[in-house]
Amino acid sequence: MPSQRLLKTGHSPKTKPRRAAAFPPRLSSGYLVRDAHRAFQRLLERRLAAYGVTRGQWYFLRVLWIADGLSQRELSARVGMMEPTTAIALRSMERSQLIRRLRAADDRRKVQVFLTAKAKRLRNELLTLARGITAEAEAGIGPRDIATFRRVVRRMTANLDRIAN
Amino acid sequence: MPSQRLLKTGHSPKTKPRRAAAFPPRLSSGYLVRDAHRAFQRLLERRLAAYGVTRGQWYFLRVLWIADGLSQRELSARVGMMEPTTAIALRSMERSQLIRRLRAADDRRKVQVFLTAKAKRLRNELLTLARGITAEAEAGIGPRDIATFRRVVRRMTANLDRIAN
DNA sequence: CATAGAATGTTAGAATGCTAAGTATTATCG
DNA sequence: CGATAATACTTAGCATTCTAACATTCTATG
Repeated sequence: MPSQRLLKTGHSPKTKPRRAAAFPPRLSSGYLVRDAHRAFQRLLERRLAAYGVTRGQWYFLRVLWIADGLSQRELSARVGMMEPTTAIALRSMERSQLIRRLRAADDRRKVQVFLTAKAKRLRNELLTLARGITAEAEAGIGPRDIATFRRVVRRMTANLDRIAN
Repeated sequence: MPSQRLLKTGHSPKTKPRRAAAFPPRLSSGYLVRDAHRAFQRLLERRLAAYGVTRGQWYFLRVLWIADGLSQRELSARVGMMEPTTAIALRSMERSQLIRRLRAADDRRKVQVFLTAKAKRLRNELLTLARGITAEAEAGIGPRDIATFRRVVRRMTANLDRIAN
């Protein structure tokens, strides 16, 4: 019969921390980032739903609003996703009449992605929506702290990306 | 034939920003958080793979190492995931011989989750691994900045969680 | 020109996470 | 005590994301 140690966070002042002590999630930057990410996601998804747009589609819309007509490879790079992910997202966008895909005439390997009028019409409203979420997330936090936060997050991402394994 | 504006980041100094201007990702906290999250994930997954543990299993191991014998509902709450997600992760953990599930004698609706010896043996090594990732992510960042970062992320998460829609 | 290799996309299969709708067990209340 | 509620979990179905392996098209080299 296994012992049950419920509701103990492993805070034992007398015992000196072992080599691999509890390492509670609250002290892990990765955990904090994960939590924040899911909070952003949830809100974004819920609000986008009113427009019939999914979060996966949103990332691509955002890039296409700036640079219409990109190839799928270029899109993948800009959005920061692998190509199969892009293929899946674009298929759903085609079904939802947000984009059209045309093989490039000069290089028939390439597929160029173009926004439909419908997608173009969504632009202002959805960008406003996104800015609203950012504003709500940052509410009550001083601009200096926001700046520090951004610098630190970028540095963490760069640190992690630099590591091969 | 649609116009192609490739490689333009929409920086037009003469035009004053419209109501919903480009809002480039670099200025969006949500985007930065997403990027960091995926960098953490990728590295964690790659390192856990050497132990035959997936990232989804990791979150639950981490909680169970502190509080063995929890019910699935309690586990879901602690890990911060929905119950179906928990059910799926636990099924895979059972298959991998990391846990056993036993119906609670006092309340036969509940399923209690217990770590196997194998899972217990992994504890120190995997916690060390996780701390290594945190350390690498935080490399070269001052402790004051780390502290600010944590405070800001937590506040953002709280801000977003508070919003219903 | 033919063929090897590079570039572009796709399919297949797995893992993670969600919501909505089910089943089974226990608790409550008339 | 028996119908109804609430609780605990599962199943089903979708979306997102990855890696690995494939097909197609172009380029370069002999």
